[in-house]
Amino acid sequence: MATIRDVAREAGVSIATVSRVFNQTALVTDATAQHVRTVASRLDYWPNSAARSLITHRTHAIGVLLPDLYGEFFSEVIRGIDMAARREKYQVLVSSSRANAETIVAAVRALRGRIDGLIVMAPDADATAAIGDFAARFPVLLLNPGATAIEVGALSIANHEGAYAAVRHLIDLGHRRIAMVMGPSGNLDAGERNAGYRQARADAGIAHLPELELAGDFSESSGFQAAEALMRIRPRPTAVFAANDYMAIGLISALRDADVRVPQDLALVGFDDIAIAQYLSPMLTTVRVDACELGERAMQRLLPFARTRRPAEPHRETLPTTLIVRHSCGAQTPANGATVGSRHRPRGTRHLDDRTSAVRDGGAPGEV
Amino acid sequence: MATIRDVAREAGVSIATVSRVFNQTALVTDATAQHVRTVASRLDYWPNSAARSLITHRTHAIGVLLPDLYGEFFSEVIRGIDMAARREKYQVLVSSSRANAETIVAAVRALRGRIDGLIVMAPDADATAAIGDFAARFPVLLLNPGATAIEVGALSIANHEGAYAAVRHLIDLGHRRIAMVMGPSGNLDAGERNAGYRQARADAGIAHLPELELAGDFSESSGFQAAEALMRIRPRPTAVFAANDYMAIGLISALRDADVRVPQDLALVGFDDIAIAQYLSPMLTTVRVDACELGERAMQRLLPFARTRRPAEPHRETLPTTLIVRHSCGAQTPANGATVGSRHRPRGTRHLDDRTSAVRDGGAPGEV
DNA sequence: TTGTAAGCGTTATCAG
DNA sequence: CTGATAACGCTTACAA
Repeated sequence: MATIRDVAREAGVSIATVSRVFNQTALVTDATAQHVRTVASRLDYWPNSAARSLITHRTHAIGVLLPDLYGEFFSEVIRGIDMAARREKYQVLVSSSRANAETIVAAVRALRGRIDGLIVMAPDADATAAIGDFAARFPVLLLNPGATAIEVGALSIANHEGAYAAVRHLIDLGHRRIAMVMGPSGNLDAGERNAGYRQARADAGIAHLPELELAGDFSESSGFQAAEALMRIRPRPTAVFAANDYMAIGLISALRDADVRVPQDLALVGFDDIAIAQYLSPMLTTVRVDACELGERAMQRLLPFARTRRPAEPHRETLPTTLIVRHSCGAQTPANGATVGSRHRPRGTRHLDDRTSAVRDGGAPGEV
Repeated sequence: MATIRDVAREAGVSIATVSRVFNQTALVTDATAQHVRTVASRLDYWPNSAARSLITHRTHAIGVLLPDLYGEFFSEVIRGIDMAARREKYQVLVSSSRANAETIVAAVRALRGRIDGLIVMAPDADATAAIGDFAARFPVLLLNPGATAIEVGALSIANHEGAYAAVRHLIDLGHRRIAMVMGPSGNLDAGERNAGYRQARADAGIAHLPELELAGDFSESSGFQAAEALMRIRPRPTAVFAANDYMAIGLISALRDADVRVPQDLALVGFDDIAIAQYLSPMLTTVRVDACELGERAMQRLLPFARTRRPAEPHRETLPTTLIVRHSCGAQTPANGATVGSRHRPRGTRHLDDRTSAVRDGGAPGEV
């Protein structure tokens, strides 16, 4: 591997000049610059990043710390992060850890010195706390940290608003006995979605009924199991809000087995709008979260701080969600909506003021 | 940030000794070692990885180059890679690129000097070729490179065998007019799955019919569209093999809209066994690929070479696939298989000799 | 506009 | 077993 010295010697200049050419710093004659570049590419020279970062204290890499929970949501977030990183010529170092504080701290330590900034997806409350003091002296951006007191840069999803819109939609359709399948306890997104559910009930004057809140952990199988619990409730709920789409899928599957028709016997709304939501039967009404954009935005927010390696401002930002009305909620019947054209994924209109808007997907005749 | 000098001074030893303690190299008295460690942790010292890799020429990082196509399969592979990396204390640098040779070379260049080894998921043929000469002088492991002539370390999936088993299964159920929804042209996995399909037909004495091979690109929507083409074929096929599960989902959705019953009117088999395959209606018969294990194994294979930074041996290895028989193929009727217990995901028995085995999922009464 | 030279924080090679 | 000291490949004052 050629070094800066080889290039300098071969080009008949000093190593400082070569360095300048590769950093487009200081004034260098176009002629010499061109010459140096030619020699460099002939020698297949590329600056050694270790040597460079040893002196500049910059790595041009961003760390991404994920929970070991995976799935479409996370992979979309990474995709967004990667897209933004590539645009800005930054590398992405991914690392997963269990959500507990201990492993998070260990993961952060392992990343130390290798990154200029860190994006942490910490869906648990204690994980957020664990990262706190680190964030005070290093550029860190938290994804979905909930409403904790710690002062950190953060980006979250309008979970509360999204859930509120979903449940409100069910209420508007005439439902009163509306159950909810919860996410993992301790998970902040899940908690906020539950709060939105409760708020919507309260605002409609529907009493809080703890027995309508069924356990779940965001997995298909937990949705499947929740359906069994659901069917034992008397009087049986007429609608259910699942804290994510995967559980909604499990629910649909179990309900079908039990000959409970969706939406006729039980209306259903999910959360996330994963890619296959529109291919389910019935097509799933859900709250769209643009996970890819979340990742991109996180990178955008973090980069200015990463470049200067100063702690990120403790500013919080919330990404809007969109209620996507399909068939599982009963607002539209499968009969009039099943066309090929209805399978596209409209991006919907984003209203940044009210953080949850609604679009109708696949319903209106001629909408194709 | 404390440096090795600070620790040395504070501990009253030389920097060489501190270095030795942190590399558990050479003999150091337990007493001094202990003392140094204490001082180091008090100063919150951690070796600077840039300085370290500048002299050792090791980064303790592995690069992962992905196609920009994402989805459950890729995220599972990354998860496997990450698990193995964490075990071995290696970092993972992910980077995506379009599959074409040009962007791949650019991505590799950007990674140069930052990694000790590279895992490339290059589902396209020309991408594989692009990586060839780089692999001759650097530890590279290709995932699913197809049967190209280049001598590289590679890990692939038993695509041919899996597809063969799927189609053979349909033939054994009495089907003769079996269509296939293809993957993207140029995609090597897709090509091998098609070859398996053709081979199974040929071995059963069924003539090759080009019109039964429908275009697709691995997306749900392409499966949806393929269904329309499928239904125009006369005489209509009685079974269809989809090159992946996402397309199978699109197919199911379109067929339901057209009132074509699966499996009664049309039997269906997919490929990949994504998590929700067992929650579809009907439950999807498919060929399981353990994407997570693929990632883990890739890391295992690559690491010995990464440690020495010598090019990987041009050894090829194929991971077995398993036919998972559920309802969409018609071998089992939904009536007798729909129990809660059937929703677990049995790992199946792996027969390493014949690279595709079969398991029955959710059928046998009492299997729960 | 270009060159010289002093580090950056380690590890590795020798002596002791 | 421990300590000097020379690299590693680069950036960046400071000089010319």
